[in-house]
Amino acid sequence: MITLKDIGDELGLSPATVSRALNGFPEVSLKTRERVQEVAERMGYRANRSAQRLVTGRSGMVGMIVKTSPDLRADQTFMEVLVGMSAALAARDTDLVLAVDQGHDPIEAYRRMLSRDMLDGFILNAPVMDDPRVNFLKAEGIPFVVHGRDRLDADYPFYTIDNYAVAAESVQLLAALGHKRIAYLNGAEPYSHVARRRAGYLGAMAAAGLPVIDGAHTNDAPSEAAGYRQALSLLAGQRGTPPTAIICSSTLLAEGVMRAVRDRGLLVPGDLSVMAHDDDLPLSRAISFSPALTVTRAPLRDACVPLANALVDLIGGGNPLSLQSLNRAELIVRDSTGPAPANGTDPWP
Amino acid sequence: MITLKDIGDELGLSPATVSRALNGFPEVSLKTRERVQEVAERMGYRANRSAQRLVTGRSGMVGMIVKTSPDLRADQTFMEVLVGMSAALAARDTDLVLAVDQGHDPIEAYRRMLSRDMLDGFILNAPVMDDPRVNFLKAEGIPFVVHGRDRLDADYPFYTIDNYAVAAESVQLLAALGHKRIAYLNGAEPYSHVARRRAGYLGAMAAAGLPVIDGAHTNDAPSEAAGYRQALSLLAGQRGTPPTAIICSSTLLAEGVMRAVRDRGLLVPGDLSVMAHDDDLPLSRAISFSPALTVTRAPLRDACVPLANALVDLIGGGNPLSLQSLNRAELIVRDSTGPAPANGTDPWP
DNA sequence: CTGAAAGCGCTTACAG
DNA sequence: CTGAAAGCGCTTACAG
Repeated sequence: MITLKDIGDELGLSPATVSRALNGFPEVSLKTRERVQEVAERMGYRANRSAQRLVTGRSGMVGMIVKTSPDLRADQTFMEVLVGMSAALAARDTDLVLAVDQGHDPIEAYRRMLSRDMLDGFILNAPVMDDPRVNFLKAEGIPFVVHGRDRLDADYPFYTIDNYAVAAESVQLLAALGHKRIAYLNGAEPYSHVARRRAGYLGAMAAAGLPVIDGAHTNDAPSEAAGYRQALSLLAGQRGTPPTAIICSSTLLAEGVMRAVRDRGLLVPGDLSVMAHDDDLPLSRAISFSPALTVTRAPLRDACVPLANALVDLIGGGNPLSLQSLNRAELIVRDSTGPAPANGTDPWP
Repeated sequence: MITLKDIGDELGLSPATVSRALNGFPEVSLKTRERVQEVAERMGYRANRSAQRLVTGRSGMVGMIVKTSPDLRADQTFMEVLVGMSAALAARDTDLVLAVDQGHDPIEAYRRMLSRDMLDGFILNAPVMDDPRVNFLKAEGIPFVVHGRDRLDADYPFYTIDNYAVAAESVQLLAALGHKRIAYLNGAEPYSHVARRRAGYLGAMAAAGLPVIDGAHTNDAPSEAAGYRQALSLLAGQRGTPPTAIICSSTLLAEGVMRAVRDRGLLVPGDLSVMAHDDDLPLSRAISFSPALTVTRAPLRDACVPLANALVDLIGGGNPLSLQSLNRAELIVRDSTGPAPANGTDPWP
């Protein structure tokens, strides 16, 4: 293994100067820096992280806790985030350590992990409203970042999309097409993004003077089957007059909705407009729907690099408030949304 | 943070003795060891891994490469292995570092990872026959263990089940029930476990004097949809006289087979016996099938601890051959298998 | 059985 | 702008 000393010997410099040159200290002369970089490159130098960590007093490791859930979609989203996160952290010389949450107490897993590993910080995902993990880590003074946002006045670094706008813009698009009966199939209630989308739906419906469709959310995890079941129930009029448009909080739900529509012999968008929020997961491609799905789109993987950087910066002493990121999802109009069916041609029995 | 010196000061011992006591060196007196352990416990001592790694010259990190695949089952099995592996390695003070394989050249990802991270070894999974990654790592002299076995004369540490026996015993069970037309729905061809199961199927069928059913494997990744499609094709007689029994290489395939059977108005096991190999993944529970599924069962997660230990032992200088583990799957007979339908009462049109 | 010493590779005040 | 020195916390020959 090549060390700073090896490079220094090659150039007649001390390890200290080589270290400073490689780490971009301003006091090193340009020509020295260039010579050092050239030799380091040529000799294939890679800093010994253990040594760096020992001297800086940081472990170079951050933790993330996997909630074991029998829900496939969770696995999909988790895989996506995991792989992206792990690459983004590697780019900042940081390792990602995983642990499993066995259920029950949500902060127990964090306690255990802290007492076992030396961790510089945590990444949280899928926060619920006023998340107890957030409260715990704040109280302990452990650095963390959140994928999502558990309260509107968050004072920690986060990366999230504007979930209120996601729902509200969907409603506005459909209302502009003349739809009056718009249903929203949401995810499981405790999650804060679900609550925000619900708020966005309610807000936009109220603003448009439209009636909220009861049961416009579900406590199931989003899945094709849940979408199918919910859509059948809506289309059968079990929750009042059937909607002319359904917004889904995920493309998985939309798949089920599409199947229900087909099974009832209806057409999209002629009889029913369907749209969804699209996390752009590899498995459920909105563009390959037939008809192609209108969506609000925000690739989940986009969160990884910003989150990794925010956490490493926070650990390095960055200001939490300047590491917050609230993003807008794209609105992509495709073929699954259209004008509301004319009054009086109600296709439902 | 508590250090060896802190403990030593407390007891009037040198850090060296404390280190030896904690690490189980035989020359430390029993009473000293006990006092040290008691104080270390009380003070909440945790060794600084960076320091340990620096002095031992090991990074304490092992690598694993995720093949990105649009296939859900891969995600499921991967999640299962990942989470288990990560816990099992943690118990040996080792971190798991992930990287993503972008496709094309299978060893490129390993090259990149080796040049970027300082890794003590690798865990490989899902080997293909004569796997190029195995050849590469052997040539480079990098320690690795394999979940599975890419060749019968493997000289590296591995953990695998006897996949030949998995298939052969399934055939034997069904043959003993009088079945003569037994089909095998296998996974994608390149994988070595698939090839071994195919060999087991062929061997047992030949031994029983039964005709192999053509197309008894599929190149698709195992999925409910693939099982459905394959079963329909078999039951429709598109591959000769329909089978009276179908063995599936995964419970996912079996789900599809069951659906196909229902759609054709047939009964399990009256008209068709169905069995599968069961990795015991959380999502596809053989016991909840209706009727409950007869399986060969070998929980995927059982591999994690042995594999983690084998790798850490190998890195520590263990003998590869003594770290190999070939295991037998359980045979669990439930309600989806029964006597072959009597001749002449062929239920198929 | 225990201790003093050296050293792993790096960073960073402190001098110059 | 550069170097010599100290030190991060641990392990392990080497002495006793």
